[in-house]
Amino acid sequence: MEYTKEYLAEFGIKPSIQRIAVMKYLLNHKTHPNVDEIYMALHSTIPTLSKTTIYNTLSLFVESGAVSSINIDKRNIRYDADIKPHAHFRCKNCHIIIDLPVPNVCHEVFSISDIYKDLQIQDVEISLTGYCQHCQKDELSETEE
Amino acid sequence: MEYTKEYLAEFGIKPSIQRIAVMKYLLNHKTHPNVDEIYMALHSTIPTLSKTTIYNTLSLFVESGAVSSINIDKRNIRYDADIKPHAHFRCKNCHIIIDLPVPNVCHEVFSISDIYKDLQIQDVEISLTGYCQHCQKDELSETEE
DNA sequence: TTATAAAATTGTAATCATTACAAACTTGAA
DNA sequence: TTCAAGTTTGTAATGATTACAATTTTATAA
Ligand SMILES: [Mn+2]
Ligand SMILES: [Mn+2]
Ligand SMILES: [Zn+2]
Ligand SMILES: [Zn+2]
Repeated sequence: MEYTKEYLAEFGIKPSIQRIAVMKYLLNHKTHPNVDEIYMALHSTIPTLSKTTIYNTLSLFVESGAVSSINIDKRNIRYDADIKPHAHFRCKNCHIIIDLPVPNVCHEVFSISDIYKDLQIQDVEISLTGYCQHCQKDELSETEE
Repeated sequence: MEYTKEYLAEFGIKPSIQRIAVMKYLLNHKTHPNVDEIYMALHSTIPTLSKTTIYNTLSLFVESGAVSSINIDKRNIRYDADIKPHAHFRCKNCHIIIDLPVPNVCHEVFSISDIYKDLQIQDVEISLTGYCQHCQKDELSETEE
C-alpha cells in the first residue's frame, strides 16, 4: 500500500484508492491481465469501482511509463507492470502469455544501428506466437486459432 | 494476373476473381493496408465484392502463409505480402508504417537459443513505435497518441 | 470551517472492427 | 443435367474501447 503509493509517485502519478488498487494488482500479478480480469479481481473489494476507471487508470499508467501495454492478443490489450525490456510468447491453444528474455544485443540493434537513426523510437514490442510445451502439436493438424 | 494465380497456387490456394484481386493488390501495395483500404480500392472494379469476402480471403491467406498479419495498429489488423522476416515501425503522429530490416542474429535468437527450446514458435513480430523523421518532437511536448 | 475550482470517478451510450450465420451463387465432377 | 462442395454475399450479432456528461472527491484559499 505504502510501497505502491511511492511507486506511483516515482512516475508522477497522484495516488487514489482506485489507482493504488490497480497498480498493486499489476505488481502482484505478472500474468499480463486484461481490463476485464483486473475489474473482476477488484470490484469485490471496491464495489463502486467502474470499468471506465480501469480504462482511464491504465491509460494514465501507460502514458506515464509505469506500465507497458501488450498487443499480442488481438482480442484485448494486456498490461504488464514489468517495464524492463523483454519479449512475450503467446500460445495459440491455451492463450497463456509467457515472458521471454531477449539478449541485449538484440535490443541494442534498434538504438545503435545507423539504419534507424532517422526515427525517434520510443517503444519496442517483440511478440512470438505458437504452441507452449503443454500444447505442442505436429505440423499436420493445424486447426485452431 | 497469371503470376498472381501461380503465386496463390504455391501456397495451395485455389484462385477466384476475388482472391486474385486481393492478392494482386497486396503484392502491388506494400503499404500494409487494412481491410477497409483494400475494400475501397477494389470495389470499384468488382462492384459486387463484399467486405466479408475480404475478411475471409485475408484469413485464408494468413493461415496459408501467403500473407502476414500485423498487429502494430491497435485499431485494425494490417496485412503484408512481404513474408520475409522484418520489423515494423509505426509513427504515433502520421501513423505511417515503415519496414525495418533486422539483423539475422536477432531473428536466429528465437530459433537457436536454448531458452526457447520448450516452445513451438511459429511467428515472430517485432513492432517499434515513436516518431518518424517528419514528425519528430522534443521530449517535452508529448500530447497525442 | 466554508466556498469554490480542479481533478477524478462513475454510468450510460456510441463507435466500429471483426465474427457469425444463413442464403445465394459458382464450380466441377458424375 | 444433376448435385455436392466450395465460395461469396448481406445482414445481424459481438464485444472491446471510447465519448461524454453528471457526480463525487480532493485541494486550496477566504
Ligand atoms: Mn511481460
Ligand atoms: Mn512489412
Ligand atoms: Zn498452451
Ligand atoms: Zn510521422
